[in-house]
Amino acid sequence: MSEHVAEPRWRRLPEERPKQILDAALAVFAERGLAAARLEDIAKRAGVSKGTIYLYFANKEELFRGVVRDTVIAFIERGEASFAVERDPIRALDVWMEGHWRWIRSDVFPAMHRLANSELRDFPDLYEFYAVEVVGRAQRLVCEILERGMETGVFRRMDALVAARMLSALFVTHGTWYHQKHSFKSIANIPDGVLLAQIREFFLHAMRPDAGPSSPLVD
Amino acid sequence: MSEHVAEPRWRRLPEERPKQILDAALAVFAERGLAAARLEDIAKRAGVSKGTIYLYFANKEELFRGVVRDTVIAFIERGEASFAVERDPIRALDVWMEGHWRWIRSDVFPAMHRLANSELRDFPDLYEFYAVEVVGRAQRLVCEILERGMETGVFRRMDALVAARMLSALFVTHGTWYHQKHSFKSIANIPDGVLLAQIREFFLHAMRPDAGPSSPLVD
DNA sequence: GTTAAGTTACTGACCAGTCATTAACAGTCG
DNA sequence: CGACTGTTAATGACTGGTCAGTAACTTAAC
Repeated sequence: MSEHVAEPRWRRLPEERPKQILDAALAVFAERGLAAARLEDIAKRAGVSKGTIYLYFANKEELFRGVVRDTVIAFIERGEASFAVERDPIRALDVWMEGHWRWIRSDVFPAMHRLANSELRDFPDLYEFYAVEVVGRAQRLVCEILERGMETGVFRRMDALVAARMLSALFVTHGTWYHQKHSFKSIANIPDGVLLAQIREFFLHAMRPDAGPSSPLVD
Repeated sequence: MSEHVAEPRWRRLPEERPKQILDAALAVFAERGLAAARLEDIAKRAGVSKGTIYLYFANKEELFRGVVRDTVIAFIERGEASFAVERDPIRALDVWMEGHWRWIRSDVFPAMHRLANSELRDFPDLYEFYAVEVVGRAQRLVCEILERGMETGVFRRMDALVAARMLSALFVTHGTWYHQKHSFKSIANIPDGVLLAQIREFFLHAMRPDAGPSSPLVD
């Protein structure tokens, strides 16, 4: 009566392992941080044994590097495309904000941000990669949009890089607060959409042209 | 020829120990984080042995709580006084910004902020303490200044709490970037004063009244 | 039967927390 | 004043638990 050929106790899946492990590792790193993350836990979550991790990653640090690269690169490649075509600066900015807000609210952002602000300092190369490729790149993109808007007169003239930095700052901090609603009571009851709208409204106010001929949309 | 009564190998200083230990602990926690900080290192830095720490603090966690409370409370008590008297809203805001910028640039801020964003999540009570007593309190203060300014017409009318949150966001993010200049190249060459001036200018632009009778200072 | 994927039991390093011991200081008395 | 004593601050060797990394063994798959 016994099912004589039972399921094999495990399978060989060399193609899929790296991704399984990276996903599990991101989750555990996100929730515990680098130092406190146990390879046992990552292994369990990935559905493999600890030893298996070492078949694909030389050590914990390399695994961590893998996670960061994987996550960040995935994020970068996802963005950038959609709003580049949009010509109207304000609409382009809106598209960018929407996308960025989605990223900020994703559960990957707080993990990356937390890591960047604490443990990434022990990995100067990774940190610089993050600063240049994620933060810097986003700021340069916004910069271009803003410069277009200054040309057409919908934004006041100012150092576009500074403005981009300000916008970035508003997003980042609100993002971290958003993910800590339970402690930041002043944010807890505000619906997502409203929070984004507040940032948008504030930023556009700061960027609106000085009094003068009320600039109409161009084109 | 021997100096027969040499220095004693150690001294009894029960009054001074707690502060020595807290100072050393702050330094080590700041540089390594909670989990990675070794009590040995804290002891060495404080000039005592590991066992001594346990005479004054029940365990590592209590020591950590001590550091947070000590640091944060010291910060809170330092502020608040000076600009409360200043009646002119813009000048009051300037005073507040100066003070806050000094705090942001101090070497305690990045430590506290880093801890708050990573390890403090394991201490809900401490985290809430930080959110309410530091961030919340600062925002409420700014809020009052802004409301005064809206009354007198130097600021446009809007939800003052939202505006305070925006200002806070600008400061916090710029603060963390400031302390990571080496990676954020776009900030590296900007003198402190200019950075603060940029934030100030941007915020005041966002808050300036809508076009209309250009509001003169009142009183 | 061979190979490569995967497992598991182990080891060595690290470190929070303990405790038996030591030394500084105060007080007391000859 | 100097010896003697009690008290308690302070020390540091040690313990026990945790966990990254290893290596000898097992099993899937062809």
